[in-house]
Amino acid sequence: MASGKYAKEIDALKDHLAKHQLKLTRQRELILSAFLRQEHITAEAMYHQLAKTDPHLGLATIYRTLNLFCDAGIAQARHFGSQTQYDNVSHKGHHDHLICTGCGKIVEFENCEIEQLQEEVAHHNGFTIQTHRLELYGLCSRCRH
Amino acid sequence: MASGKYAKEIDALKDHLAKHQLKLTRQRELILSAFLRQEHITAEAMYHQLAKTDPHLGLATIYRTLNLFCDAGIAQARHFGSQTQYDNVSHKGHHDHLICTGCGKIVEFENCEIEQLQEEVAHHNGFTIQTHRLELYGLCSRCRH
DNA sequence: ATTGTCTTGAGACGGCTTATCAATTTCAAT
DNA sequence: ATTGAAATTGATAAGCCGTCTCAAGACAAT
Repeated sequence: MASGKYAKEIDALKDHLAKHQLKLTRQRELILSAFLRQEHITAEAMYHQLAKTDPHLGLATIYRTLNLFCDAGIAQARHFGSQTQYDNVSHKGHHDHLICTGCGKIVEFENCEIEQLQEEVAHHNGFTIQTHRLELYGLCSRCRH
Repeated sequence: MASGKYAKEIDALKDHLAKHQLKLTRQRELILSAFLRQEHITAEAMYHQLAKTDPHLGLATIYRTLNLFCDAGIAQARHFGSQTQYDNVSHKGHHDHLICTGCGKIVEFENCEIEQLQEEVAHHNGFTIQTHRLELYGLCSRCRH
């Protein structure tokens, strides 16, 4: 068992590697430790971030490794705009968004009842939720007048 | 004012066109009437569908026109996998999506309780909801095994 | 250290979407 | 109805994102 702040995720990766005859490499450790510091990140952003200290780390390796993390249950891919965001699954405190179509203001909120109902809907349809996205678009009090 | 089944959307388009010095063309009318019959569709799928009756309608025109519909508030783009789904907004608010991250299957659902809670959240923050987007990502019963 | 397997890096490749541009169409003003 | 400026179209080139290829290198078991 690994110890330290990210022990759980490091163990999850090692476990997945062992079960699939994959190897623990310098790059995989490096990318994992960088990834766990983020809430979510794109492959491109991580590429530039790591290029500062490891200029020869290939973009393909970043993609392969982030997809590996998805397989290992450490990350979750989400398509946003034209890019793919890799979400850190261990990060809690999920929040949704209220977006004003007038001034662009964004208010974050969290509602356990809605989350609970989402679970019910998913279960009713035989689904197991991994993540969700809820965005409410409308006018804030200032823009309504 | 247009009359008929899709009067509201046709007026929304004409209104948007008038406000932006854009023109009503044969292609835009054709694509709109085809689009309004769908709940959601990809540009590619619409291209093939319309090619049967209009073989010279270009794919670029489909993309341009569907994006125009998004600007006019008739459609909403949603990214899943490597493709973009264009949702018919006139069905939105009544149909949200359950999306299987394994096989891409999309199940539509509606839940009045969730909608009610959304209204409460919005009101609590001084917002008036115009539209919303709720997507639940997870594994369907088949992909979980 | 040797061996067999897995991984890497660099670039080629492929799918989806947008940009380009000459020809055509729309539409408001004659 | 005709005109003419401006917008639109279709065909295709170009661009972007992500994956695939493959020779060279790294890992782990012996």
